[in-house]
Amino acid sequence: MLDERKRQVLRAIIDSYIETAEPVGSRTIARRHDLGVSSATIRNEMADLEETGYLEQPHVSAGRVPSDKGYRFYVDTLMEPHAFSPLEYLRIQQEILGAQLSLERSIHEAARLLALLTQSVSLVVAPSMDQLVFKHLQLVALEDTSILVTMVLHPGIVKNRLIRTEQEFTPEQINELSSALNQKLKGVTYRDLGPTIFSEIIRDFGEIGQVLVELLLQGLSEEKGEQVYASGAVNILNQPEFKDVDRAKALFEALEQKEHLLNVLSSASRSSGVQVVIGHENLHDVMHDCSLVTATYYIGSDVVGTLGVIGPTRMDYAKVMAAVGLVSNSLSTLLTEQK
Amino acid sequence: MLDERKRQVLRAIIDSYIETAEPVGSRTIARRHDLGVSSATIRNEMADLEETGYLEQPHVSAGRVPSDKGYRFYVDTLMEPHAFSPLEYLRIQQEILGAQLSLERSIHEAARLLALLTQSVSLVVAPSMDQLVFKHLQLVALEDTSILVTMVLHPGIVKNRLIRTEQEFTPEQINELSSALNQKLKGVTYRDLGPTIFSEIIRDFGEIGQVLVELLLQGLSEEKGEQVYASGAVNILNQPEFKDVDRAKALFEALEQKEHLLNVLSSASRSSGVQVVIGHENLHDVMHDCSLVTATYYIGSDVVGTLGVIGPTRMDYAKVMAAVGLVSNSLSTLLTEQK
DNA sequence: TTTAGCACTCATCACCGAGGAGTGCTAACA
DNA sequence: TGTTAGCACTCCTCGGTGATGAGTGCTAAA
Repeated sequence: MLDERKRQVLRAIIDSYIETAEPVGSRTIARRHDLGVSSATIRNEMADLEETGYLEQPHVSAGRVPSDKGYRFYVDTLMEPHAFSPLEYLRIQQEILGAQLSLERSIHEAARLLALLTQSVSLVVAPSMDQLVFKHLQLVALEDTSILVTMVLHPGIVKNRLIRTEQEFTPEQINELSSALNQKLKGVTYRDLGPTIFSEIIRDFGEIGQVLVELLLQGLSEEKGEQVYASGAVNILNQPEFKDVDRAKALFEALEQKEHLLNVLSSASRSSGVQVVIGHENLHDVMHDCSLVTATYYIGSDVVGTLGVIGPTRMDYAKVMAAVGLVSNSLSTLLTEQK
Repeated sequence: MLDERKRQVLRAIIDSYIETAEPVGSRTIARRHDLGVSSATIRNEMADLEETGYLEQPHVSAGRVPSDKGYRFYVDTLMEPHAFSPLEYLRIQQEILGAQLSLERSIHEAARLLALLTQSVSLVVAPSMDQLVFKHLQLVALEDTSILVTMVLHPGIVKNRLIRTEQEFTPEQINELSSALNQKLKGVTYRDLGPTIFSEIIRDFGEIGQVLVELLLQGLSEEKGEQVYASGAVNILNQPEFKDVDRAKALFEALEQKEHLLNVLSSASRSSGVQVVIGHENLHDVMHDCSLVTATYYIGSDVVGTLGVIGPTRMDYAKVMAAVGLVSNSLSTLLTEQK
């Protein structure tokens, strides 16, 4: 285990490196942080810290740089948690809770805000429709052979599908079917949809019911995929570790692989609270010099989505973790309270 | 005016520069294009072309590079138009026309495709709602005090708004109002909405009508702003002119200023057909080494939107123009035929 | 255990010279 | 008169070199 002074030195080095992105030497620490010992002593400590794997040296005459293990220790036990000022805190919460928006827009807004706060790339995985509850379903016959299906799901999601059919229906048929469907589906979770729950409709409405139900099922299935929203990708160009265009391009391209992202995000945060994945802890090659800070968000006590931030391993963990925590909380509050 | 050989030389230089992004010298032209004259002669021609402003020289011992004037001449009279093979042509058209998508998705798809074809950033301005025609309007009372407004606009746009009201309405009131509104609005252009057209509703439904109409108007106005979709921003990192991160960042940031983009795009293409704005012809500083290729798209004979591509002035104008033309045509066809 | 001192390493930067691509000019040629 | 070979000249690029300085590890003394 590390003694108190080693911890102080390690913290000082990481703080400094996070701020400046420059390898930090013993003199810098001795001057800037008042540890009451000389640079030579710090040098010795640094040598020990390197030996035990908390620090690395880009080359022999450069200062030290934190290793993944160093960051991990820093995040777990060393760093001072960042506290937003009450003013900021309120303002951020307000920004999410304030506007009366659809779920999709709220999620966009959360992503935007998170990117702004952290100056990094933010990601938000929208609730998969599986977990949402039907509030209302309405079929509307448009003048031609198409039927508009409008679904209102809790919380605040409205989905539309235009279904085209060869067969013509009278408005009355549509209306009856609409009420029947609405009756059946109100309060049902999307995931529980299936042939069984439709069987009564098919029974009551015969062939027409069957056709419509099939069309419905087919139409709905297209909407099922989980969606990831990214925001603030430009921000990574401000980070010195991405001054090399090829690196930046690699990350950008990784960000476009939405399915990959989904994996990364969802595997990252199984447990509750704010999770951190540092550098090589990440399974994907491209992300080996990136860290990921994630949290889940809730409706009531059900996890419905994940959000997170991607940045260089040299990120301001305290601040990013605070931001991710706050935004996920605010989003959970919004979704839970919105009836 | 330029004589035939000067034109050939200029075309050869621009073709070569577009391909390689390297200043091109007289020897290269003499070797690669069989003009039947020596490099010395070409050197003389190049000196003339520089004098008259079609070419520029980065420094005295480098080859020549096209000037904005050079590109302009190339685009207007020199270049060979690019023709997609019938197979490509069909495939592209199919990709847009094929899927039965909502307008919003079709526009996304068009942007994605355009970016893919040109390996540049593509932009699509969605039709402003002003120009769309009401096809159907439906109010649905949800169980609490909120009312769901669903508007179906031609072509293929479905908009929802949740309106919250203190006042409670019975489902019957809502239904009556819904039919009345639908009756009134069917076939009306969005732009023609206003107090006058609502006055009858207010008259027929008294205070409740008034309240609802106000809520409606207020709700709708939020949806009015024009929307720009961008796609393929990553592609510009492949262009050698953006190997410098700061440049790339500047362009990225310009792309995020959606209102700016709207100005640029809409001022660019007033007239019909494919328009090209080259380098300094563009009014915005950031875009001085970019060119913009735009076209409008239609519903019937009404211009409803603009789409375009932004890339370095050294872009493959022939190919980009062909792509922009084809995509805008396909989109127009889609919107016009979709009833 | 701490620290001052010192030799050593090595990245960075400015500078230099060779190499080479490309030009403009001149003079000869068709 | 237009074309071309030849040549001097420019200046970018690139590899090498040496100075500088930040930072280290080691040693010996406090």
